[in-house]
Amino acid sequence: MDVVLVQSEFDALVLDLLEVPWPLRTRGFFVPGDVMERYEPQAIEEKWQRIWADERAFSTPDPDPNDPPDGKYYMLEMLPYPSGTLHVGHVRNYTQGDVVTHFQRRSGRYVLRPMGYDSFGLNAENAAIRERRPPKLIVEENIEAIRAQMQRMGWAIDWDREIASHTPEMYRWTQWLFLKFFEAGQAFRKEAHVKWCANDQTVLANEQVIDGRCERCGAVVESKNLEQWFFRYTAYADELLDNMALLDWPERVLAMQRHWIGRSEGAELLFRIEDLDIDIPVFTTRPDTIFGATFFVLAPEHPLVPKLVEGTPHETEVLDYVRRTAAHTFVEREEKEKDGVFTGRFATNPANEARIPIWVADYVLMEYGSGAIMAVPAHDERDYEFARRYDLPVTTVVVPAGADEPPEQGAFSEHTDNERLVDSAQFSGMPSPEAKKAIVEWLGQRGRGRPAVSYRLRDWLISRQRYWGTPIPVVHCPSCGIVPVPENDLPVLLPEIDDYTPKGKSPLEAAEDWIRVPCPRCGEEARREADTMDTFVDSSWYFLRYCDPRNDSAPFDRALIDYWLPVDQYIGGIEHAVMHLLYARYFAKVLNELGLVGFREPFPRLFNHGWVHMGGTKMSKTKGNVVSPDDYVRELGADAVRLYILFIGPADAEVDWQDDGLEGMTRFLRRLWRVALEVGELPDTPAEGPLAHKAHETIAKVTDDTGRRFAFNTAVAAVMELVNDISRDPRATSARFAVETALSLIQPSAPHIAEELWQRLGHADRLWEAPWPQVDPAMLVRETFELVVQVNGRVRDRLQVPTSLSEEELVELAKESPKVQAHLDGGKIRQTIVVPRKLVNLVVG
RNA sequence: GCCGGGGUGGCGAAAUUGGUGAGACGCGCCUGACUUAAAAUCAGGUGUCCCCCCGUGGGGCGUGCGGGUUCGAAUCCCGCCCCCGGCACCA
Repeated sequence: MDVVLVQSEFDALVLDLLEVPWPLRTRGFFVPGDVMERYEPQAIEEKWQRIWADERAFSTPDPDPNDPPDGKYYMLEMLPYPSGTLHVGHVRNYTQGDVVTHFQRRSGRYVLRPMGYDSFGLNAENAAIRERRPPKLIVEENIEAIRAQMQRMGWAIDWDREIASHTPEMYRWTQWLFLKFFEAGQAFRKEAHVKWCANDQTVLANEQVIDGRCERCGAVVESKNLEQWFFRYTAYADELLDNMALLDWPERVLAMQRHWIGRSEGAELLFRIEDLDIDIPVFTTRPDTIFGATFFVLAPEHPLVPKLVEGTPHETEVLDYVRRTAAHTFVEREEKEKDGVFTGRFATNPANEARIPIWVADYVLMEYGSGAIMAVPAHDERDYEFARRYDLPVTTVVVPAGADEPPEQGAFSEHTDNERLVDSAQFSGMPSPEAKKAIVEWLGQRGRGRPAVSYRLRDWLISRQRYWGTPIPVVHCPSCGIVPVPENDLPVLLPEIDDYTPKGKSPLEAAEDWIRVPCPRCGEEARREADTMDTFVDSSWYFLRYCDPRNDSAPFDRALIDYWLPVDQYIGGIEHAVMHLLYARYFAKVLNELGLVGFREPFPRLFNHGWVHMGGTKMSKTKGNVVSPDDYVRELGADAVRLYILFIGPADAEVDWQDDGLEGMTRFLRRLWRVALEVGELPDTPAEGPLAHKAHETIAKVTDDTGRRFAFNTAVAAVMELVNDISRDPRATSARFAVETALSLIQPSAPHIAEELWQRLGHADRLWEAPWPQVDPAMLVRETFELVVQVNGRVRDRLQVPTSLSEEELVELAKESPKVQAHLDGGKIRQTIVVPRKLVNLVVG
């Protein structure tokens, strides 16, 4: 015993004689007449973690395929990126998942709760460059450390299913899936403008561009034209949008995806170029304003621009303008004042045959629509500003209901559906929405237009000119062109190289021994594709591999997928709202069409845990403001840290990390420890009395908070309340029952102490395998309740009354109360409102 | 600007379909017990203002601001202010 407990003056005397120094004479856990063992989280936690590991307590063997799937529960959390170790933000994410895992297991479900590592990617590669060590070494060290942290947290993970995307066993199947996508026409090559960071000498993914700047170094991003690999996910734009109705997801995530897809309905209209006999299509959402189109604008990158000005006096000026625009970065182009240049050409407005000038201007983007617009300055802000700048005509063709003129200067672009057309030939007077359809139909009959839909969504660019990723398994052959690597030759192993520094092309280009291969088709000397895949490809299917992680003849067995998928609960951060979640949804649809899976939406239920902030911004390695859980765990134990991270606030709300509340969790655990050991000496009593009632109320509350509401903070608070009640009178009837209930309910949140005390109370079974406690509805019914009596909505008295009373009796009792009488003031009761089991409100007039 | 989410004590928060006494639970703080002392632990108190026969008393006000609906509003409606997040030349 390393701590001496003082319990009497006699003991004090003995301690004095033994010359025990004062600091050791704690009275901390003093219990009259006994010496109680102190709560030592480190010892307890180590003990149970060893047992869980030895018994593979949370491993989930493959199910019997004949089992009906009703009882399964696939609990999935977004896997960590092993660029460092876990911080308290991760702890929050996985502790929430852990609570759900325990709850579902103990509620009788067959739960799959796996873990893995998103171990390819830029962060590890940059660390490799910085530290001059291979990325493989770095991520594998980190994985070791993260696994140790996870085990030290006591999370109920199936360690038999651990995967990491950088292992050949894993990326072999990422490559295999790529080949399937290629065969299906879903993977294809095209030339595209991509985002390029001159400082890092590398292409950036869209998600690595924040406000037009490189996320890491802050350099302004440029545009570069490269031939790249894409996945054709724009083909699924409508389904990705429409299926959102089926998803039980946070509204903000759905909103972000909706916006990202950016479906807008309108029309494609054809404008004829005078003298050249060319038609140029424009996309517009406002075909009703076509009579107000007073000029026509092409994006500087529009392929027809050179042809329009070829050999004309405007050629030099226009091409010069195009060149100058190209030199601008995205940011500069967006921030600069919009300008343009006249091409000398004219287009014909298909509605009124008007001859309108064609301009080239940088406010029109090649990426959206057709890269050309009809400009209607009267009804579009940007067109209006441009018209003002270059003194181009503004013709009003839409006015508000009951007016002849737009209300004010500038562009009138209200969309209240009450607007009417003016000066628009036979469409004048027609309401705007109607006119949209009528005009498109009218132009359609003359072959000058048709309804059209435009999307913001672009195809997914998956090539990366980087080393640390899954090699794209194709070969470039001078005779055969692009040749996929035969399935039997997979994996295409990522070779070890010395120099990872980005040079504007993949570092793999320099691995001559690796890159030179005979063409699989003709045998001639060919070169491997040197680009690797975006790591979002890995994370688009990792959760399928968990179902069958050691399969070496296929990515996974369909029967196992059919059993486990779709995921019952996905938990992760909001930062993946668009990219990862949209990509994974796309993958599911393609895999479904390939016959590999039987579903089209992988994650019917999504929960976003809130970020943990530190110093005003969210905690992340990149920001350098991480707080490690390690010291806290070492000092206070994993249970205290787990409880605190759950208790700190609503699970989906952002919270600031401050550790001053942690102490309270330790106090609670010590109190729990004390009452449990004290109660352990009591005989089992029948569940009755106030404590038993309170215990059942707590079961109801914690069950609902955990299973339905994900309100882990109030679930913990409810158990605290119960333990507080017990500690007020630990010898009360049913105290033992109440303690056992508290242990059972806190087990998902603080599994170590719960297990230890459960055992110490004499239970031979394992609490983590024990059925979730059931509410006895009879125990929720109280014999009396506190009746609130109001007069005119103000509380005037509270009465303890039997639950059995009728409404009439309640009203009678209320009227008899002297306090109520005083406020009735002899007035006549006009109305009585009775809320059963709660209140009576007397309305006097 | 558009979209999404918020605004409750000194602090983190709770109040689940409008049902009451707002502020559970925890932190902090205050008082007391224990101690030579401190820590720890335990017990009690802690929105705010006022009144008195100072008590297990009575009352007013209070959930960003201003209105409204209702017997009753933190919760619903209208108008505003502020904060956070996402998107933003999207034709």
